[in-house]
Amino acid sequence: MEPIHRQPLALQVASRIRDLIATDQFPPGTPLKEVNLCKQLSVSRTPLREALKQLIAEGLVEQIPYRGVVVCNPDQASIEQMLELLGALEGFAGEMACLRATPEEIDAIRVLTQQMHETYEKDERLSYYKINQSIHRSIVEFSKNGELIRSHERLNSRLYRIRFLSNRRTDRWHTAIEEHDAILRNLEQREGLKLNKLLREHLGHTWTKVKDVYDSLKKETPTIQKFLS
Amino acid sequence: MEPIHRQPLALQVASRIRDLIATDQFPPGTPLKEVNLCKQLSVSRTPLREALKQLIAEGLVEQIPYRGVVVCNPDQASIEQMLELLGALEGFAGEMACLRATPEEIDAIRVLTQQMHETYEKDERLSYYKINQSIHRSIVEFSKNGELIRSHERLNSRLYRIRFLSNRRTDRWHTAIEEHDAILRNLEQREGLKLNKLLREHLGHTWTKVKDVYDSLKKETPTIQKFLS
DNA sequence: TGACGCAACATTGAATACAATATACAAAAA
DNA sequence: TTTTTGTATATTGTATTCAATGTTGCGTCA
Repeated sequence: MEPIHRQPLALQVASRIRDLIATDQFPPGTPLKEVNLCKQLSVSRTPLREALKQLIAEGLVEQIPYRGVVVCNPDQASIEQMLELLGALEGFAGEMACLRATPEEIDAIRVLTQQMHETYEKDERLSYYKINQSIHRSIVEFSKNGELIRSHERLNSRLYRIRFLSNRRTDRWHTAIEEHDAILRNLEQREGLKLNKLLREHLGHTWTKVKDVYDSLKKETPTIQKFLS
Repeated sequence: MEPIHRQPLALQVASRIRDLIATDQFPPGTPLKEVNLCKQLSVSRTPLREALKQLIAEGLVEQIPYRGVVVCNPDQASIEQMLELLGALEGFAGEMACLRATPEEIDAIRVLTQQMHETYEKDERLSYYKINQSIHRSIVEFSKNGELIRSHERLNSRLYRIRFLSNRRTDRWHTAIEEHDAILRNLEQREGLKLNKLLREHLGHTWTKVKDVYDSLKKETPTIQKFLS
């Protein structure tokens, strides 16, 4: 029988805060003050602090002793490094997926790629973004390496916000679609090395998109507001 | 001026427990009972619990609600996956190091490789193990990608114990030395792709060594003892 | 004799209380 | 007027207390 999975309060709090950061409700620089957050989430300080400890370990927030916890605001260099690593992870995952993915799993990628085309035709940005995420996540899953999957998941969640914001840009959209076609082709033909290279380049291109958006974003928010929480 | 780096109690506790696990003083399966550990480390439960939360996030220990925290005992499949991922990370790091390492940094690897030869001649296992770790860590550092360095560090720490225990074996020692010579050569000649492949294979070979040791280890400890802590 | 239920104990989960540290502001001295 | 210093306040770090939950063992009943 499948055991019942319990959710200690700290875990629930952690994933709630994770969402709040990903959806930009807690933008970078937001100070996470314990007592205020306690009241807002209706929990006491202990589980909240344990949740924050987890987020610190994940690199989503940073802590300065006796000064509190703030949402990380990674600089350009960090983002570039994170995307570089993400590319390496996905590239390797793709290579393994070529060895280990079942035909049914590859079918699933084919379906998703088709759906991606449709969102492109209809100009549905949000759907496009989500399908894109699905495809990448699926490829990583098909590597059948749990450690790899978890590492990718963690890193990806840290990049979620900035990638989402950079989804506004449309200039590289068509190229991205073509790249996804190539990714699918190489997965179908189980060309591991080529797929690896392709995925790394694909993520590399993401960086050029993100870079511009990052710059313009900084101008939009010249001063860091003092938030309530 | 260099700021003073404070170490909250939870962080100190975390690294202490990390060491205890790595050095096998807390072998896999050891239940980490809060009250006992508190007494042993002379801290109260709160910072201890926060430390444990970190270790959980790192994957070094696992928690079952209302049942406590125990030292992880990864099975063969997990270890294989971890080594596979470690190989991918180091391989990619090597590739980047070929692009970014300074000549002085490559010199450092050369010196370490030479020292490794000496420990081999003198049959000094412990020194060999540490130098080996240094070389791999250095290569990763020379990738100049902080995220990659941290990911590698975390994963490596989880494998520290099992790799240390498998260091007893001597049969693949000579081959490992030769591989390190090849690694150095390809780094010197900045042959990124070849170095990537080499490092991945090198870690792949580690798995065959670890595998045997893992099996014999299981026979040595048939039942999981109930420890004090 | 075996199974069920109840109760006592052990252990973790959560909340609160107290201590240590940092920041901000005001008052005093140069 | 400016700088410095002391004090009040806010915030985090740590300890302790209370509650919830799981486990074990014994006794009773079929």
